[in-house]
Amino acid sequence: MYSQVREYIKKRVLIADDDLEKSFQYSDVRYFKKGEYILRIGDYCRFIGFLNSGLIVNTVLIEGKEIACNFIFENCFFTYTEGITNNAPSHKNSIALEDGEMLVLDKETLPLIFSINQKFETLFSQILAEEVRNLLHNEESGRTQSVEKRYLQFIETFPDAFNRIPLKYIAGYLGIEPPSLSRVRKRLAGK
Amino acid sequence: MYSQVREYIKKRVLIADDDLEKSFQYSDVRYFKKGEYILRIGDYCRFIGFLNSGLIVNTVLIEGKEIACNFIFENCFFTYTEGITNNAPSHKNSIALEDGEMLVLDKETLPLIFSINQKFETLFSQILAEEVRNLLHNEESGRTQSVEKRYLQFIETFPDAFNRIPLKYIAGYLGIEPPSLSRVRKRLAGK
DNA sequence: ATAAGAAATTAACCATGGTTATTTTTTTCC
DNA sequence: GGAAAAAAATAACCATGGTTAATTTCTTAT
Repeated sequence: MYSQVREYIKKRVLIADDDLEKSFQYSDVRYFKKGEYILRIGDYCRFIGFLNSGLIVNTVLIEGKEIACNFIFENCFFTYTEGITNNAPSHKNSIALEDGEMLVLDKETLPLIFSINQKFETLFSQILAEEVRNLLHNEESGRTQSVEKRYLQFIETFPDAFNRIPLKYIAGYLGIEPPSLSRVRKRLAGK
Repeated sequence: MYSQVREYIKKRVLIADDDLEKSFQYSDVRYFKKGEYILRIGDYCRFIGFLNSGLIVNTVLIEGKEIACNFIFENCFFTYTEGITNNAPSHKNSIALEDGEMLVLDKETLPLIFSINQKFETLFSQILAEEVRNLLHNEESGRTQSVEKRYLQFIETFPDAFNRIPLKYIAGYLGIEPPSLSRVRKRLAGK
């Protein structure tokens, strides 16, 4: 149950085992089913989650269309960052693409966790910084790379995950329509 | 000479006048001419500048084309952030669009300035955070807004500056070609 | 196992914006 | 002030990708 998050944290910061186990006591488990809306636009996200299994897509509404903006894989933390740091309602939907299991920590207990060990706060900052880096990287590649390259890059970055994601989400993520992604795939298949 | 930067800083942090003046002693002035390359791709940026006057465009090379990625106006700090924080060569050109005057601070003296007054470091972080916020905002609007809306937004945000920028740079900034921007402008003129 | 539904592909049509070249306007500089 | 250069607008053509609808393939559930 905790082995994955234990490994995740130990890779990033040095925290005494006791403190780790203590923090786990404040956590809860939540199971979700494929297709379930874990968070809806307008909801207040009250937790920080760690995905033990499953796959989540975040979507935004653009001109009535639901467009994927990122994916969260197992062994990653998951939350609505803007909501955690300044209590804003989500402007994203978070939809489960598979059944899954998630450890959740109520955001109210966060200060408590930080008080157990200062390093938990360091970890938290690290996760935020990682998110910002990803955002900037995506922005950069969205501006400078062709759709074809970005599709290939996507497959390469998530070789095990991309065939678990419906193509319509990948299309939206790349900023194109499903028929257009089909054309790209057809072109690539000919090589 | 220092009145503008003095005002800029005082708006953001509380620093004793003595400390401010002390820091200015480490600065230098640099004048540049319209069309001058202040920084070239591959250069190492060794300074932090404050634009007293003039207008600078940053460009990146995408498939051989020089595309504007942002503009720096008077009364703003100017540097190559990635280079200041981790000593990387610039992957942007910085070109003066007008004659101008810039206060410059060698990046090596930065620790010295910080040692005069801790608040200088706070100011530095603030400027960085502001840059990140702008980047995220641009990324968001680039993904969700039409070219037309973004053009109008650009004019509105920089009403005094947009007619000092050649349209070819604005076109690149919006991700389109000059003829296409012409079409947009024609369409808008009809309203 | 099969029917119903969802996802992906394909096809045909069309609009938008890139490209290139030409003309007009503006700016620069002697 | 006028010639040369640069920038912007315009026009014509074309390619790419959006749209819609039809078809095929794949999933899901009973």
